[in-house]
Amino acid sequence: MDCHLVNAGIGARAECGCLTCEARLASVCASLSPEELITLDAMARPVRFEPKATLFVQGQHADCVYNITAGVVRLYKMLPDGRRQIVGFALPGDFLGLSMHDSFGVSADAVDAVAACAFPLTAYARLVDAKPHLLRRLHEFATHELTLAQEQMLLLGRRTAEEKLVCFLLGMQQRWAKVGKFSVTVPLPMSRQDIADFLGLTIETVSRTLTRLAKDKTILIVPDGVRLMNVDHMALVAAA
Amino acid sequence: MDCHLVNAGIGARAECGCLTCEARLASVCASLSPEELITLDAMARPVRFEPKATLFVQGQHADCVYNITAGVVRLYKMLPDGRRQIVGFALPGDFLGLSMHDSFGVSADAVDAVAACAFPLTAYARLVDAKPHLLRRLHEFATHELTLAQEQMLLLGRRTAEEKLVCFLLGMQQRWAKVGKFSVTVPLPMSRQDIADFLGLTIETVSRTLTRLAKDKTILIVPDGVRLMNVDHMALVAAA
DNA sequence: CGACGCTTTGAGGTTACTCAACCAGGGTGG
DNA sequence: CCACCCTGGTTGAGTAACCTCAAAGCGTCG
Repeated sequence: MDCHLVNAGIGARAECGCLTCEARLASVCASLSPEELITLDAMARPVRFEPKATLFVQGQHADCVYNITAGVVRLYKMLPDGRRQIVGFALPGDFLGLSMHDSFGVSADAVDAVAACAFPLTAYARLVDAKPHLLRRLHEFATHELTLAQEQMLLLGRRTAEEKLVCFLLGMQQRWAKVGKFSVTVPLPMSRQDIADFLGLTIETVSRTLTRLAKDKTILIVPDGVRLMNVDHMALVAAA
Repeated sequence: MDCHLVNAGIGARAECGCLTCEARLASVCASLSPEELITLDAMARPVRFEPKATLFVQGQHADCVYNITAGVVRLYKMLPDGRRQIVGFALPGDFLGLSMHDSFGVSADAVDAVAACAFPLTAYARLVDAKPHLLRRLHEFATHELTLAQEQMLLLGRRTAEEKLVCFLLGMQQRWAKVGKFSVTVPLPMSRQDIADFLGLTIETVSRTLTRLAKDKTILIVPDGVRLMNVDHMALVAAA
């Protein structure tokens, strides 16, 4: 449950100086002044997670909020019979713990090696109360998340398997671009099963659809990613 | 586009005195003091919409935010080829225009006769800047919306048609309860097509599944609604 | 080398979709 | 008053997209 405490490497402290944080500009912290960053830095606890390590589980009491600084996190909900829906992948700069209730609404675990800043909820709440512009920024993030969620609902409810995959790949490319990692080769650190559970498909359908897209020369499948060979055609499919 | 201006009845003013607003306690306005309510009242413009009238469309410049005081609104996204996904139904007390960008992220139109308070965006933004606790309340609403959206993603991606309907009916019952309208007979002012577009199904599947539930004596279909005859069984299906 | 985890491929089945007809209620107009 | 239509809902038959089950590749690691 609190394995993140165990995972918190002592030596990680230096890397997470808020002033030099790579993820800062893409995160909520971008709204803070240098002196505010110093107070933030004092309460930030750098944590690291191994691939597949649990950050938190749904229903768990929320004692911390997290700011991802490196790696990818999957956020998901589960049904008692094992069906899983991934509601989002968190990338560097993303903020976890928005729900503001005293317990997490989703579960989260690391897809690959993840680094994050953990803020104790009490100190964090005090800071938010004192800094309206931070709250404002947080609210902007929340509404952005909501917009993404609505887009995902459209995808889950009304799109075909091929459209789902194409939208997913283009979406991931855009999201990597936002954290300064634009490339025609989209990194996909998550498994096929993760992709399936994000798109409301089975692993077999994901695999088949990707190979079909590869046969069409729309994409090229590479280790841990996909190279987009025909972005125009993909954009057309995504728009339709 | 701005038909809401046309629809704004002159006589509606009296009904929307913020101090006597029926929807207030369930809305963002619950966080305001009496004197703040008076300043709010001064900037609120009461508007009414006929069934099927448009409140706003996706991409339109957002000049107002809305607080629903009566009736039901559907919020949806469309694909160019006509496929529609309803991302939510707004009930009295719900707040529309959270997105905070200068344009709406979804379209909205009235399901039945709707009354709302419209706040000009500029005055509204000023008020939010001046009242951090209002922003806080707004943020709580946004995160609550996000939680609902994530639950809906689970439903859209991983549930069967029957589960979708059962969850929908139980969810509507709960939501009506929150605005003080709890009843074992759930009002469904929206059409079967609306329900289908909300649950990621076709109208035929919705109709068939509802009649099957009625044959099972799980529900009883009544005009403009459904009576829940076996809530325990429904809760079991929804949990599974 | 063999075991394991993950992915891909194949064959067959099922759920939900498509297309089409039918039904019921509520106007409307002859 | 009743035929007519129009909208929204239900029902039926056939289909297709996607799922399920099963087996075979294919790197990685002990």
